Amino acid sequence: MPLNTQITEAKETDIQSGTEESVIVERIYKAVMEQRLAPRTKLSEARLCETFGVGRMRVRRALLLLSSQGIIDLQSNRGAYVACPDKDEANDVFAARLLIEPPLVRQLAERSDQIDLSVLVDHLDQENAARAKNERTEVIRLSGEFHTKLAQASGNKFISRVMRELVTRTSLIVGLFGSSNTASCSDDEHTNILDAIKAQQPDRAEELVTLHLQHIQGGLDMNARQDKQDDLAAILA
Amino acid sequence: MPLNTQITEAKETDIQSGTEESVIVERIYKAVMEQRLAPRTKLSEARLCETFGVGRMRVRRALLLLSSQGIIDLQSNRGAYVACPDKDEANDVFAARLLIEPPLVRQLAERSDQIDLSVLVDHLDQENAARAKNERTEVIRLSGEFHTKLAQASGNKFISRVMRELVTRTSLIVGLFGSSNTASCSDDEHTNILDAIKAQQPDRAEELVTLHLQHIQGGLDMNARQDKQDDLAAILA
DNA sequence: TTGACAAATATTGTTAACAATTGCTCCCTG
DNA sequence: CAGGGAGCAATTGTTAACAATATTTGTCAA
Repeated sequence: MPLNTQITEAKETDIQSGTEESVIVERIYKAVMEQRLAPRTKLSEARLCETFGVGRMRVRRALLLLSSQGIIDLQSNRGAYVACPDKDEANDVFAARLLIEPPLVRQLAERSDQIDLSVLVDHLDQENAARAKNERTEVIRLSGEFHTKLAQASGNKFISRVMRELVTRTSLIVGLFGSSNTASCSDDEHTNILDAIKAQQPDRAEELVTLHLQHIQGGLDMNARQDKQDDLAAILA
Repeated sequence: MPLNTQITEAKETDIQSGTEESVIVERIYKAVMEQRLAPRTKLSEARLCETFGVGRMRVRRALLLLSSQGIIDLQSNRGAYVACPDKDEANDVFAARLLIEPPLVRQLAERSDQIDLSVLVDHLDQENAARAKNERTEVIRLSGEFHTKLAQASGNKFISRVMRELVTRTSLIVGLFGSSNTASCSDDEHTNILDAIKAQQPDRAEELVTLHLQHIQGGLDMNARQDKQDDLAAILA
C-alpha cells in the first residue's frame, strides 16, 4: 500500500510541525493529489491518530474539513472514505473549470506586465525536472498544481481556493476514469499557455487553456470504472 | 439585538429538525444573509448550545464548517466571530463574481430552451412580494439568493456551491461598506437579466450581469467603515 | 483619577471514558 | 452447502470532566 507508506513517512518527517490540524489536512490533500490515496480508501480515525501522533479530536476536525472540501466522504457511523466522484460530479468539475479558467487566463494575459510570473516559470522548471527524472507522483501533483498557481498568480485568494479544490477533484477523477497515459499529460501545453500569457495574447491563452482542459477531459473514459459497488450490482443483475 | 431574537426563534420553530448540525449552519447562514448577524458579532459556544438545544460538540462542528466557508472567523482560544471582510477580500469577492457570473449567465442564455427557469420566475415573484410588503430582511436575503439560484439553474453543483459562498460574503461586504440605500438594489436588474436569458440573448445577459455587479460594487464606500478597531486607532492618532 | 498588577471568572481546548452503531465470525438450521 | 441469526469485536458518536487560556473585576499605589 503506497498510501500507508506515505502517511507513515509523514509522521516521521513532520513531527516538529506540531499541533496544527492543518498538517493532517495537507498530508492527505497531497497524497490525493499524487494519486497515492485511491478513491474509496478508508481513513479510520484510530489509524490516522497513530499515524500523525495526535488525539482523536484533531483527526476528526481534519476529516470534517476534508469532507467540506469534497476530498473525503464522511458516512455516518461508518467512517471516512476518500471521495469517489461519479460521472455527474466529474462533468460538473470540468464544466466549472471550463467556465472559470479560460476567463481567468485571459485576464492574466491581459495584464501580464503587471504580474509576477516568476512563480509559474519556476514551476515549469520543476515540472520538467520531475518529468526528466521520471518521478511519477511528483509529475502528477505538479501537473495539477500548475493550474492552482495560475490562479494564485491572479492574486485573488478566493479564486485560488476554488481552483485548488477543482484541481484536487480533477486528480481524483483522472485517477478513476483516466485511461493509461492520461494521468499526466504533456507539459508542452502548460508551457504554451504560459508563453501566451507572457506574450500578452489573451485570445490565444484563453483558447489554449480551453483546448488543454478539453484534452484532459477527452482522455477520460467515463464508462471505464464506475465505482465498485455499482459494478458489482450490475454484474450480479 | 435582532440576531438574538431570530436565533431564539430558530430554537423554537425548528426543534423537530433534530440532531443534524447542518441546522445550526443553515440558521447562522440565513441570519448573515439577512444581515441580522453583524460582522464581528461574537458567537460563544455556550450561547449557541442553549439557543439550539444541542451539545457543545455539535456547535463546535458547525462553527468549524462555517469558518471553512469564510462566514465566521475562528480565533484560537478566543472564540468565533462573524467574519469581517476587509477591503482586499471585498475586492477579491467582486473580482471573482465578475469573472464567474458573466460567463455563467451567458451559458444559461445560450441554452435557456433546455433549462427549467420556473424556479427563477417564482423567485422574482417572491422578491417582488417581499419588496411590496417592505420586509427588509427578506428582500435582502432574496436579493442575494437570486444569484445563487441562477447558478443552481445551470445544474452544476460545484458552481452552485461557489456562488452560494460568494453571495454570502457579498452580503457581509454590503453590510460593512454599503452606504444607505445600496443594501438591496432594485430588482429591475434581476428581472432584466432573467428576461435576457429567456430571450436567448447571451451578449445582453452577460452585459447586464456585469453592469449589475459593477452597480453593486459601485454603491459601496470602501473607506466607509473599516473594522472598528482600526477606526478607533485612526481616530485617536 | 489613572495605571498597573493580581485574583476571580468565564470561555475555549483537550482528554478520556462511555454509549451506540456497524461489520464480522461462528454456529446453527434447513 | 447456502442462508440466517446471535454474539462478539471494532469503529464511530457523544458526553462530561478537566486543563489551559482570555477576559473581567477588584485592589492598591502613584
